[in-house]
Amino acid sequence: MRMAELSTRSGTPVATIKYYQRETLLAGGERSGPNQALYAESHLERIRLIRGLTEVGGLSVAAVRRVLEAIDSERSLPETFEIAQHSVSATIDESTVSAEALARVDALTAGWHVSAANPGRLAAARVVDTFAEVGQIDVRGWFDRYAAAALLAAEADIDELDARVDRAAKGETVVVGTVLGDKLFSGLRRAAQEHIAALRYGQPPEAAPDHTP
Amino acid sequence: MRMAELSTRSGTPVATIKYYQRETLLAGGERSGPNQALYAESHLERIRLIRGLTEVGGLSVAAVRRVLEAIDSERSLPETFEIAQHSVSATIDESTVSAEALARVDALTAGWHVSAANPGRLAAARVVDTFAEVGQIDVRGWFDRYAAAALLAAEADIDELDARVDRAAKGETVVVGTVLGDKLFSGLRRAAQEHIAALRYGQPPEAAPDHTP
DNA sequence: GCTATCCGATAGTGGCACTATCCAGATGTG
DNA sequence: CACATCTGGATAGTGCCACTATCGGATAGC
Repeated sequence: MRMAELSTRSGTPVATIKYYQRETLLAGGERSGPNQALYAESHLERIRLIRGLTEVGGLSVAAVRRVLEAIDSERSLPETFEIAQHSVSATIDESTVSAEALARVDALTAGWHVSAANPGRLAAARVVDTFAEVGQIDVRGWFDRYAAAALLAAEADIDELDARVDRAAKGETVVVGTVLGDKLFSGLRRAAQEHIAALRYGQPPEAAPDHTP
Repeated sequence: MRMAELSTRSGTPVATIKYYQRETLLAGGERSGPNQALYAESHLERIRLIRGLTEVGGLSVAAVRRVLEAIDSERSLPETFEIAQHSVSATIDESTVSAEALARVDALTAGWHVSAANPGRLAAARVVDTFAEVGQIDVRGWFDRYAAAALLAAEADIDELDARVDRAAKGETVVVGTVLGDKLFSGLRRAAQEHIAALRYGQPPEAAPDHTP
């Protein structure tokens, strides 16, 4: 297909597609002349992936470039995981989190095999610090229960990964799962919050859910 | 205290504090002259809250303004929840998600009391759509297991909320918990991913966790 | 008195993700 | 074949956002 079709089928402006090419997120088409090129179905899929990662996943163009490179290269799964994890979360310098918060997180994840450089470990410690800084205290094991929930999700992640066969599919699942998993969870948590709140102090729980406005 | 102390103690540049005042995130100090003002401890706490929400929570200044207004006003808890939820997630038009994805999410949350307008419901549906668009399929109940994890987290959220006594504290807990909860979970999930991956195909599980690089 | 600091207003900066324009050459349509 | 339309590549511009810098006139504190 040519540029115009790629644009309409992906729902992305031509100028934006050209921008992605300049940013090396998207390869050029197969050249059929000095100023002509043809694009394959794979280009369309790649654009959809890029837009999913940016619009829904909230990744920056630079982060998308990193994870795409990880998918395309013949990296091992743990390496791909590491790249995906680093790309979704802002890099946190260990010096910016308190030793107490780090110790708290390490206690939460006691028994887990987590390296010191795991970006999630630092991100969680950062949250623990912030929680304290704004005067909140963990009175009912909020942290611990989140750790339990996270373990559940991570098991689901790896099970899903095991269902993929070839390496390219695994790489893409790692990236997509890491990026979209956060969003899926936060969405479902908001729904669950409304549910639990309604159960405890809101409308009577026997009221049927209303999905038609 | 005066502006200089407010700046040093909060670790925020004077120009930025003035910017927050212009943006009505922070009230002016108590005036002691035509061009002098004194700031209280509450101003310092407010700045810490603002920076926690922006730097760690990733909220925009506009979103911070909305949630602070919700905390300060005498709104009911469900209303505060709604504002906090809308502020953390980008508004999604129902027309941009497919009916199938919406039905899938409603099936995941069957039995929950969730209103049609819940932003999390739409956000989750958006993720389900994107997952399909990039060619991924949910083979091992990934969605369902995330719903279970979300329910666990939401229960922890509401329990934590119940531990607060006065309304102002509850409001702040709603906001902080909603905003930081997402980040805490995503951090812990990354740690858990490394753990489970190591357990399944990585280093031997008997290797002790290494927290000293 | 003198220097450092203050408030408030206004303008400027840098990063980011596009978006628009231009050009010479290619294509397709009647 | 005429001619409007489209193409790839290069370059410049836009809009938004979260600050950041500067200025002028006034005050604080020694």
